[in-house]
Amino acid sequence: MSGKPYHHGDLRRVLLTAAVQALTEAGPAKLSLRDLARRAGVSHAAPVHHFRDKAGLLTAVATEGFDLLADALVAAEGRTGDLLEIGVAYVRFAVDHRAYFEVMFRPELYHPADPRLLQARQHAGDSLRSGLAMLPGATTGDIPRQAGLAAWSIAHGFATLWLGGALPEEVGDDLEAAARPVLRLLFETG
Amino acid sequence: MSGKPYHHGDLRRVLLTAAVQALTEAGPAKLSLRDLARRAGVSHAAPVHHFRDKAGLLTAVATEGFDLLADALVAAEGRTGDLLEIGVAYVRFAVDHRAYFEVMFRPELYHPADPRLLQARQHAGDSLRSGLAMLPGATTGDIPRQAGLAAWSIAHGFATLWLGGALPEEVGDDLEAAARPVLRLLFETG
DNA sequence: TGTACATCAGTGAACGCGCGTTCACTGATGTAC
DNA sequence: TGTACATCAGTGAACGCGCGTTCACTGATGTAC
Repeated sequence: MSGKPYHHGDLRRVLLTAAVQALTEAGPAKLSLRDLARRAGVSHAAPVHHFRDKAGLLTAVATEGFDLLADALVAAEGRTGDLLEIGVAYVRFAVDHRAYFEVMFRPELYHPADPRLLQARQHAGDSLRSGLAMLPGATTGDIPRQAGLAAWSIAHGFATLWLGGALPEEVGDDLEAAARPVLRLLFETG
Repeated sequence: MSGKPYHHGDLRRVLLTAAVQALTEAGPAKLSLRDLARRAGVSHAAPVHHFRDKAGLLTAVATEGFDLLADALVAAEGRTGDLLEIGVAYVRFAVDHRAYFEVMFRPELYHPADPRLLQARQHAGDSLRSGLAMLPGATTGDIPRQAGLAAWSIAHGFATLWLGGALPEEVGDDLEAAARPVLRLLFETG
């Protein structure tokens, strides 16, 4: 009830949320620890206690992002059992969580050898691969591996182009309606 | 023969080359006009006369990048007449000219409405689309358009993942050997 | 239940840095006559 | 061929800014006994 307790209690969480917000607004290039401290209403030196440095904070963002992506892929698989829909979920994740997505695949922004990060990335990778077991010809040999790369590439590429505003106008603004037929060209013939 | 003439004579070109070099070394986030002026051996205010501001310089980089990409795609089409090889050329371009590629698809870095830029981007887009006329079922309807998006997505996605170091180690380090069978899954069944 | 003490999570001042941009200027170039 | 003058492409000093990081500090918390 008192005005401002000396200890925040939840500062790490609040800073991460503020980071996602700031990233959504302005992108990683403009992110600053001082700005996050301001948003959290805390002295500008406080973040150091939770994340050693700026890259440390972005490592936490990327880690959380990979965990969220893994969850989204697992949920899609459980809900639909359809590889195509896992691809759609990937694209959805990228667009709905653009702040996370834009950090996750730019390792130069964070500490890429961080154990928690590696674990989360592995987890997301496993979720993606488990969906590929459904591929019709997924027996042995190199085809499944290549089909996996192809599926990942097409979903990742579509999401990236969409986010960069590179796609032509005719594509429209309904993400899933645009993505599904494109992904289908690969997912149903692989 | 004299030491340093007052006028450089070729500063615009030299600054652009320095920019590509600097981008290759450290990425767009660390690019600074002052650093480029230093590399060019010129006062730090000189770049203003050629590019209004930092975004202006990056607009020029992106424009040149789209022109180079268009050339690469046209060359691949002329050389092989094979859609698959146009895709491979796209991936090659991204990896061999990563500095250009990383700027081109981040419009927040430059002036996206610049006429020269739009023209170059259009040019590159046309080159890509012209290759799609080769697709087996490229007659009418929505399939060609979607096949075009799919082809673009898979090449763009594979290149982006490769550049981000996101692909698993087993993929190896021979770009074309890794990309070709992946692209083939889409390009030969579409 | 009470107390000593280590640890943790904050504060706020200060440091030094590199940056983009502006400004008044100057030297070189090219063009009209 | 010569000259006046506008324009262009540089210089270098100065501005103000926000940043990451460090530092000595302090208040709060939790734990051992």
